[in-house]
Amino acid sequence: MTGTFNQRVYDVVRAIPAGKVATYGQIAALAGRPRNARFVGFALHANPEPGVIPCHRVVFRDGSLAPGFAFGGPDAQRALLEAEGVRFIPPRPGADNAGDNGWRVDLSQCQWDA
DNA sequence: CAAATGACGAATC
DNA sequence: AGATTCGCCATTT
Repeated sequence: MTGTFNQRVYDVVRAIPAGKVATYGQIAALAGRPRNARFVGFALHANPEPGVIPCHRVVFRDGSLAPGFAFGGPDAQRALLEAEGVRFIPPRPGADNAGDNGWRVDLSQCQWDA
């Protein structure tokens, strides 16, 4: 425990229950820095403890995931979240695909209720 | 040792 | 209402 904001981010992400997802901004707010969603992303990218920090449960405010996901691809993340019970919204004609294949997490139902 | 970079989100003009 | 700018920390080279 280095006692840094970054370390606190890992703790918050690790606390996300299976079947739920949290947004970068939400984690940043829980960590005490509501305007630091950037560093939350960097913190997870650093991912000093792979397998311990469920980065796949952290998604954008839009419900899409980060471009360049490190678990094996956005498809892998969708499978992981879907396996945990997270509901996904399929790409719909008219909606812009963001980051992903167009698949986004239904934050309305599965956003982590801290 | 110092500088640059890095998965975003909200506030403001 | 939309577009743009700012914010802020740690890690790495």
